[in-house]
Amino acid sequence: MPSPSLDTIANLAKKRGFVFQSSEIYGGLRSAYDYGPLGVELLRNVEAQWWHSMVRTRDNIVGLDSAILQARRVWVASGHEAEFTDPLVECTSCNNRFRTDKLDDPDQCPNCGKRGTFTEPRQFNLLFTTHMGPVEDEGAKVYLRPETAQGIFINYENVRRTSRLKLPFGIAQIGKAFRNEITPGQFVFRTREFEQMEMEFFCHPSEAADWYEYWQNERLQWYTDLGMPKEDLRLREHEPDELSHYSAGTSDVEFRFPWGWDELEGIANRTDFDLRQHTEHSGVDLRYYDQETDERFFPHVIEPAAGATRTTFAFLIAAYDEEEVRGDTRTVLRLDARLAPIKVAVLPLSKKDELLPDTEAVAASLRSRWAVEVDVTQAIGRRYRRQDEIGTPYCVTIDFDTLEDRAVTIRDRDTMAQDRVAIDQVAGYLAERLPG
RNA sequence: GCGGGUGUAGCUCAAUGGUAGAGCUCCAGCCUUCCAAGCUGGCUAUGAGGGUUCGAUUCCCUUCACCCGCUCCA
Repeated sequence: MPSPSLDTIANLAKKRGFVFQSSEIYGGLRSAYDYGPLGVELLRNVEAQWWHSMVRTRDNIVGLDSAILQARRVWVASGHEAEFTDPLVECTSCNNRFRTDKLDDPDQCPNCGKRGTFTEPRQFNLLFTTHMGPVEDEGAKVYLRPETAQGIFINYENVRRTSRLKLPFGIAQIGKAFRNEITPGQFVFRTREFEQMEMEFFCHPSEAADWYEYWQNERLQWYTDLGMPKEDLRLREHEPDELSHYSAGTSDVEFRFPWGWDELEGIANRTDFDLRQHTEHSGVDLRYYDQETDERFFPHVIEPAAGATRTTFAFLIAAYDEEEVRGDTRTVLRLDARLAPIKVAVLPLSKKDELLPDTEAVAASLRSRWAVEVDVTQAIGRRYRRQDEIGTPYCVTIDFDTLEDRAVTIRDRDTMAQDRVAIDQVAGYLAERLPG
């Protein structure tokens, strides 16, 4: 199955209520998207799987949910206030844009070679600015966090002390981050408000290289375990000149998007940069004391940082499939059942009143365990296709025989095969097949 | 932000300086109906604001959004 086009996925997402343009009734707001009923289920499921894999199933990683608003000095210490502001000039001849500090000759355009065509340098500040309190003066200025990571570093000592964890250990966080990207785009891929899933893994400096290796493999496997095809994923090591200001090595997990390979997650070796910076700026000693070796040192940090929203988007693309069925095209999202927004649809064969009590009863009995949808309108075949299109793994159909034999038909999304199952066996049948 | 392109029902596409149409979708009804069947009926649109004009969806201006490039990252 070749990768579907960006339009195909974006249209499905809008049509079925996964993603809407933000502020649509007012003409829309650039680069902001709202997640509809199915989209929020899918996004939450992706995040739940990440949390399960990173926190719940490990004894040395704990969670955190830090504030979006943090002291401005956090961003001075982290380097963001300095590094996230680029002076840019534009060539008025060829319309290309350049960082002033990276030009060989500040008067010559490296693209078209012309001289004297640059605009005045302009500051591009990627940090979102707002004000704390009702008076908007400089002293009240704060930033919306551009990454969740710093919330972890500034709580490092709080978490270490209260959780009594010893190295190596990690702190994980899922949450919103904000960046005034110069160019947002590709639907929800690059937005100015986005959701991150980050984990900072603290270890002894001598073990950093091994853990860097370890997390690259762990993270790559997480995607394939959830059904993303291996051939659409790869690890790409950054060149030295593309490393962030904090990184001694970064490897990206990339996915084959409709427009080409692009980043889902960066696994970075942040060394002791952050803890050292915060120690210097705050005056609080964030070194780790190892009683066994009587050693005091700054732990090194390996950071797998994933974009939750773009990862959700990637799962949607990877799951998309079309197949010919009796001269008609069946669109089906082959999502892993753990990610599917709706797990079970309960469908009466017809809208006739006599089928509705059993429909409601079966749906009610399943609802406490799974996301269940009931659909009574239009032909049964059409309703199966609707469920296929949103990735529902199973459809339970109540027909006229049900009234006599107290059994229903359960239909599988991927094979379209059907099983006849007694009503009191339905929950057990589904429990065997719906993991997590 | 700069350059280029595009904005008509939920979707795809018509038409017009003078009553905006269709197909699909959706909703309701008929049909004891297992993979988008059929029949009947129904809802819904000129992105927003201003200007020219007797009259603007059409012409002009502004704005907003989207697409392609430049650039940045999760």
